[in-house]
Amino acid sequence: MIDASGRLRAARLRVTRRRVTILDALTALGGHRTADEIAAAPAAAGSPLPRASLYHALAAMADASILLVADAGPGTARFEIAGEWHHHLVCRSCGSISDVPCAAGVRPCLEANLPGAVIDEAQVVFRGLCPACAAGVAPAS
Amino acid sequence: MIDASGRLRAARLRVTRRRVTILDALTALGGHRTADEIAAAPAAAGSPLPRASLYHALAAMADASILLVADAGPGTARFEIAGEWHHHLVCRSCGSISDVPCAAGVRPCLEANLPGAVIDEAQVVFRGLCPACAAGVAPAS
DNA sequence: CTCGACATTGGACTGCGTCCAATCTAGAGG
DNA sequence: CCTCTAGATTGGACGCAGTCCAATGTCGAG
Repeated sequence: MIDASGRLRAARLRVTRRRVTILDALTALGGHRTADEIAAAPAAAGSPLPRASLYHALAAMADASILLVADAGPGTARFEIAGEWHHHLVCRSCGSISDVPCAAGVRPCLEANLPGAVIDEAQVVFRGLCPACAAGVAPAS
Repeated sequence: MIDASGRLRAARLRVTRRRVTILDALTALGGHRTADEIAAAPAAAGSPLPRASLYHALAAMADASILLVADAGPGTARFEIAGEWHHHLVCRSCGSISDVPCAAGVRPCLEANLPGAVIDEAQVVFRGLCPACAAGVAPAS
């Protein structure tokens, strides 16, 4: 995987310090992260990341498909580095989000039988119990 | 379809005025609605519905599977009457949400190949252009 | 180096959803 | 029909995600 500035350049986005910071932070964290989690690292390192900048940059990068928004039900938005296409399992017990490999591996992996619609992405949200909660007997007590 | 109190009784929930009001409002509106949209009708009719009650009742009914939460990306939660299982198409241009019939028609309609996980629901979020936007040429300009 | 287009920033604001403890009520049992 | 209790409702306020705007800073092309 090429580095942050390379990815930005490839997407024809201007390479700015903020965007590199955000991409690096998200890459380091891995997985699907909330805006706050992404902002935490730079903040701890002494250069707090203004909300407006964060959201603006995230939107621009999501727009360019460098990032994508993980569907996991309503609530806080979660971002992840665009990579292997996959889906998510939201645990009803612990609330954790696990990645679920996609059989097809390409977008869109499913077609909607809606005449006239143009689908470019199909993301599946699985709900149930994650392996850990399914194994450990009583979930919540 | 049986009426609100019947549905509540069938789910072994206590039949209270609030819940009936909410179910009726959502049934009348149809589709996937935000909490505000659900509260609007009773409010206009002179009996405003307190936020806390609304959310509490919605949570209880969603828990009992009388209602379900429609996945349509992060943001405001949308509720709908549990009925025929289906998915959603979120239009990238106009933001509208359309129902997409589910081939299987039963939950869960897809399996996740995640060893050990217990899936009870698989909801697909399609993204792209709704028929209207796909037809009307330029989406946003 | 210069310049224009575009990105960043601060600060405040909107609005969803949650929390808590007091009060009320559905519905079972007598 | 009356009583009783678990569970539902309520009000009010809080926390937090995400947005907006206009001024300023910076990338990168020429």
